[in-house]
Amino acid sequence: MTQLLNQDSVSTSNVAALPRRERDRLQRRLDILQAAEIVFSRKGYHDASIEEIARAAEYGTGTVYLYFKDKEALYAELVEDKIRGMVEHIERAAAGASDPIEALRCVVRARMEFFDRNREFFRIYMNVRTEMGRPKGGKWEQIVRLRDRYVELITRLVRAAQRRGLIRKGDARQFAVALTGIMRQLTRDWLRSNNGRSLTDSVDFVADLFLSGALAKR
Amino acid sequence: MTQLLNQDSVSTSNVAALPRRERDRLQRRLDILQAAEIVFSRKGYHDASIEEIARAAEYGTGTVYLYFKDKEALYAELVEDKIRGMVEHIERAAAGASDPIEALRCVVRARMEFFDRNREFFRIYMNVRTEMGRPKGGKWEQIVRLRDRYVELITRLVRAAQRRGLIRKGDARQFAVALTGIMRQLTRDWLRSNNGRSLTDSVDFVADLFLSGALAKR
Amino acid sequence: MTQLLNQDSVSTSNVAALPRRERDRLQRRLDILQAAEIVFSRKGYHDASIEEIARAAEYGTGTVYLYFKDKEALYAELVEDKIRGMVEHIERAAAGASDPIEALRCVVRARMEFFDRNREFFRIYMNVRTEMGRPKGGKWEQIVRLRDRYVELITRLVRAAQRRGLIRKGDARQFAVALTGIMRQLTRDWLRSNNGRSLTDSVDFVADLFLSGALAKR
Amino acid sequence: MTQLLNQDSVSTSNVAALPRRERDRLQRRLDILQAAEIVFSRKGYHDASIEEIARAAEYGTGTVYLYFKDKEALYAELVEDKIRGMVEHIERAAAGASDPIEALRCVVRARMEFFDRNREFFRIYMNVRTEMGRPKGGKWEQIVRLRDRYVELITRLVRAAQRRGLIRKGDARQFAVALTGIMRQLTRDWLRSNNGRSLTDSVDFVADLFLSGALAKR
DNA sequence: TATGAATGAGAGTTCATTCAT
DNA sequence: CATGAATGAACTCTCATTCAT
Repeated sequence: MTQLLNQDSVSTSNVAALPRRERDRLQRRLDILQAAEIVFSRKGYHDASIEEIARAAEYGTGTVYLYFKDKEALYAELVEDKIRGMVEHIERAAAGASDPIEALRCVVRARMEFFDRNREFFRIYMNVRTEMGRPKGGKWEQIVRLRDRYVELITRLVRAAQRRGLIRKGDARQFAVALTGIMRQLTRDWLRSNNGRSLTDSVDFVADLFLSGALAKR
Repeated sequence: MTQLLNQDSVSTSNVAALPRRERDRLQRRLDILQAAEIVFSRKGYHDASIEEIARAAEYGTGTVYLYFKDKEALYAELVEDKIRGMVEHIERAAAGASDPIEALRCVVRARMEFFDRNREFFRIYMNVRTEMGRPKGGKWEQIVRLRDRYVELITRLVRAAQRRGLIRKGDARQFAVALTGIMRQLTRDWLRSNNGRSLTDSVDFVADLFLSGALAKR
Repeated sequence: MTQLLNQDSVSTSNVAALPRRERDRLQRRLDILQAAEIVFSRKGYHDASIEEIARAAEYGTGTVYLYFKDKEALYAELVEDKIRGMVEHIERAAAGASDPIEALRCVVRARMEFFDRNREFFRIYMNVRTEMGRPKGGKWEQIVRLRDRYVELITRLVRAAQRRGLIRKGDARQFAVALTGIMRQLTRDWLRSNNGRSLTDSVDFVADLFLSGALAKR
Repeated sequence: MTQLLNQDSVSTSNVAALPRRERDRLQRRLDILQAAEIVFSRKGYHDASIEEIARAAEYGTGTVYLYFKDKEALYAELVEDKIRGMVEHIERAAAGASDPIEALRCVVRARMEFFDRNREFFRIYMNVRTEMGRPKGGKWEQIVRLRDRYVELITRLVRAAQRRGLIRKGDARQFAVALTGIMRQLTRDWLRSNNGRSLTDSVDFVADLFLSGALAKR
């Protein structure tokens, strides 16, 4: 419960190398973000109160507003951090692969691992869009861009595989979207069922289904 | 914007055959549900106010409460109606097919058609789970059961196809979940992109991907 | 439970002798008053709704407004009727007595009897003053006048007794007020304790205490 | 209008001796209670709005809810404070007396003094029971217990006097109830008449009537 | 005349946000 | 900087009253 913003989150990195003032400031931001993650995860956006988040982070209510413009900005920041963490985790995983098909398998594995490790964050991620009325600042665009980066990574891999004749012709992006859909729905189902299994166990199922389809081998 | 609750909604049926009193009552319920659909679609559950819904339906605020216990009940009713409409539409479509594979294609087609016709409802459907803190009444269980009926229909078709050797072995339910995921994500993408194309155009893509996979024919 | 507005209520009398239209009208008024008594008794002024009263009287909501200007007027009418019933009951009782002391005993007995028979009405009577924000019409003055009539009856009896040397000198009205206070508080206590005893059992206690005081005979 | 919650209220005591934080908090509570007393006294429970009370206390609406759970709790607190103030005032008065009869006179005097000083509170006190639908918390029981303490004090005094042969035999509690009834009704009358006289002037009348009765000395 | 569906003003309550300390 | 008490706009929901039928 305490370590929800772990290595997958980017904000933490390099904090140590900054001047003290700056470092303290970032640390407090992080404290609040971590508390926010826990509270938002438990209650959802609307039912979480700033007061509760501040209390969970062991700060005063007003302090939150020194680091985040408003509730929405805090939420958006949190979501952005998380998604960035996921995307970078996936990108790192893909970078190590030698061919597009293997890379796709790595992406699936990395994606599933990330959710395995961030189960609590799941509800936030799955409901980003409607929980609030579109953050006013540019934050929303940033988040969308991050998501796109993820889809585009897959799209590029699909395209590369298509060039090598490993994936049949067709709209590469559509393939990518479909693949993310499979993962997403399995994740959703996994979260709901609440049984002990790990999401990572489904990696092969996902990759096989995506690559070979459901058709029986004749 | 006006025809959101169309033939896909079950409540509308047979209204004409009832005694006048009852018919009027149902009509007003429907007016309010339609207005609610529009407003909830635009603003989400929390940001929609009863006042605004009433106004949109051209009724007074209090009138809404003559037909629905509270905001939550109105929302739940709306969601249930819609999902029931979808599930029944899909079940009808599947019933007409002669073999499981064709049935699956019919299901995909019916599903996509439904979303094509209910674009505005999309956001509600996609975010049913977290918008509110679980309706107290049994409504929620009903909604979950409806969703399950849909997944189970597909699961049964997959299983039937497996028995005939048309789909390879494996957890039938997992196949079903994956298929819904593909559709869902394409729908999501379609909604976002906002281009003129119809979701129904993706039917073959979905079915082919699901059945044959993305692998290039050797 | 059904016969709360019984012989103690004056409205009922002579209904039979009127032209039909007028008689029907009075009958409906009475129906509503009886229903109102039950509902107000059970719920108090604020928590009783016109809808519920109408329903209890087996009329439509709107019908109530054909007979009473508003909720307040209905309540005031009811209270007035009841108090008038009590006052007249008491006056009749006093009229039969041959001397002031006996008359006072009769008054006490009649008063207690009335409450015994109208237990349900008690809460209304005891809280007339503050349950609503002073009826605008002259109704309030009428009610106050009725109450005064009751106090003045006792005052006159006290004064008569004083003239005959049966009651010591002093402000007759103050004696009267004190006597009503004794009765009222015993009634209050009786209602609260809810034991089977009858209020009428206290008649002698009240009269003796009032007349002879609590002092032990030397 | 300003000094309604005076020395008779217990909450006020010792405020000065507390740490500043706590003291401020109590002070604000008191501000609100005082405003509530005025507004409730003028309008009764239902017609008084939190908004109006807050405004009268020169606070924002929400502030009231920082100090009281809800309207009911505010009202109950106020009533309890007041009644506790009265009961303790009376108990102190009784403690100083040397014999039961004198103690009863002291009780009557203290009781009348309290009402003289808290005229505005009168309507609240007189209508505690029905104004609201029974506070949920244990508050109501506390209030009832306070009232009982008051009646029981008198009952004990009556009993003591009976043992000494100063009051004749009989249900001591009934005597006590009767005595409170006399005071209560005189108070009621005094409030209504609105003449300049003081309630305390009636102390002897009450005590004499209760002890010696109204009967003329033969 | 009787009805009861519709109304909307107004209530209690919450909570994101501010700001004096 | 950090605080958390104070704020008040905005919400949901109720119900006395009206009025078309």
